[in-house]
Amino acid sequence: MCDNFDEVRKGLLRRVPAEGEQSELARQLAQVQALAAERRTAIQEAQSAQQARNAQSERIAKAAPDERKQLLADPAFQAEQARLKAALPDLEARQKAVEERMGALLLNIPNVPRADVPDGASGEDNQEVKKWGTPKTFDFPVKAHFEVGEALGILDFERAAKVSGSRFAFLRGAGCRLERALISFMTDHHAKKGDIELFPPYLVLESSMVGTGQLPKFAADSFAVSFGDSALRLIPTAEVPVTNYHRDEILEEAALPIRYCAYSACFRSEAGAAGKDTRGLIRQHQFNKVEMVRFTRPEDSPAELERMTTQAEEILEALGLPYRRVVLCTGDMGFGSTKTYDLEVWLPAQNTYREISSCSDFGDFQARRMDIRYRPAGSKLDAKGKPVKEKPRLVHTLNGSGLAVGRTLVAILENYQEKDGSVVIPAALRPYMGGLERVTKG
RNA sequence: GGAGAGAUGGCCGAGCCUGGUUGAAGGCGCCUGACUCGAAAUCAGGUUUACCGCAAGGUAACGGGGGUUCGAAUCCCUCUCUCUCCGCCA
Repeated sequence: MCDNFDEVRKGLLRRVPAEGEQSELARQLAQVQALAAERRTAIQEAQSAQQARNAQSERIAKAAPDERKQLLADPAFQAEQARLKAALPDLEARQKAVEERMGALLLNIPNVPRADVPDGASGEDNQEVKKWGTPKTFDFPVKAHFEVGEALGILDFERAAKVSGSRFAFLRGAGCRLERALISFMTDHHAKKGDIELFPPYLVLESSMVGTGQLPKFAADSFAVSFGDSALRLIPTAEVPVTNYHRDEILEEAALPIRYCAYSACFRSEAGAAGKDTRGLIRQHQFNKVEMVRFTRPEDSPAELERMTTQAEEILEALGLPYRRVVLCTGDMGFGSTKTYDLEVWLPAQNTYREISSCSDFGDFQARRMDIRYRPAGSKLDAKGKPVKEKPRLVHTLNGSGLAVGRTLVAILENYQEKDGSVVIPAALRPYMGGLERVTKG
């Protein structure tokens, strides 16, 4: 970042078109630059003091026993020792303080959008890049998924509210089976494509949340669970445990790209979304999701984003659900993302496309926070024929939903509803439903 | 939950009692070279990371944090994690 500060600033400021926010970000960036200079000075001063101390110790270490006694008794020597002893802790503390301040500041600065991401302030400015399928026309009034589901007795929101409060649901009977079928169908699809399946922990250390970028800035969006003196977080997505899987590791280049898929429940407090999507399964505190996570070489991540997004689209296509792909504008992108595609599925009752997957390339943003690198596999030789050892480089990380299971259930209930209130099960799911072709009341 | 034992480089493993050129013996693995038609074997050399510096070079790190000391892998405190036995549990 310090190497081409102006470029980074220019890119970052594309995220916040509004004047007020922009100056706030600009102010933070200026602060970082000042701290970087301060840090350099602090390091140099601390190091020269350490060097002096080491030189003193070395003199003693090398001295013969009787010389050693003399040296230790020497007033000049003692004075130098005393001086260093007084100065060193301060210098070291100062260096540490500057580095901590800088680190804390950097954790609150978002990632730089890629050049091919459109400018924009909000979701309004996202651009559709692809459309698949034709929304079905219905010769009867379409019902919302929660009406369909409640009528069939496969969704129960009332009892969920009694038991857990708002934004929870019970699935029941065939609804459970459908949910499980979707999870199996999706993970099988990814596994067939070569992804390694992981089943992650649902509770993670807060440091893991910092690694993927949910903390420290977005603490209100996730649930904290107190645990002894510390706290764990309920994962808002499998991205968190699965990306942190390789934290503090140096991977072999030959092993890249690494592709994982993981089913997990997800927990979100959605504190800022009160009043939105209050009915139905769209926005819940707990939902199921199958997630894809990738680790690539830096040069491979743009192509991997395309590949991963396509892999998610294949599921929608297999289920026969019309969707479109949009590229998010600078103002609508997530905090750590360099580029994000959303997949939006057609919901007849809302007469619109709604997000069902989000696929992002994080560049080295998360890798830097988690210290995930790879060692370039160079057996390159220098002029003398000696092998050149290349330094480890940060990987790029990507992740995407493949797909949000609850919203997929919503899409099926709405798109496959029949006049008599039953719901046809997409052919691709029937093998997972014991051959069941249709959900009917009863 | 109770009792005990541990955590050292890519891996195994010394060093800790008795603090001092120990970024760390030895082995394995890996890389380069020699020998070979080639390979194996053998021999020689190399093989952590981050930061500061144009460079020469320097600084830090032996699970994390703190302390003692002129000086800590080594002594003390504390936290985390792992293992063994007992209890409990899905």
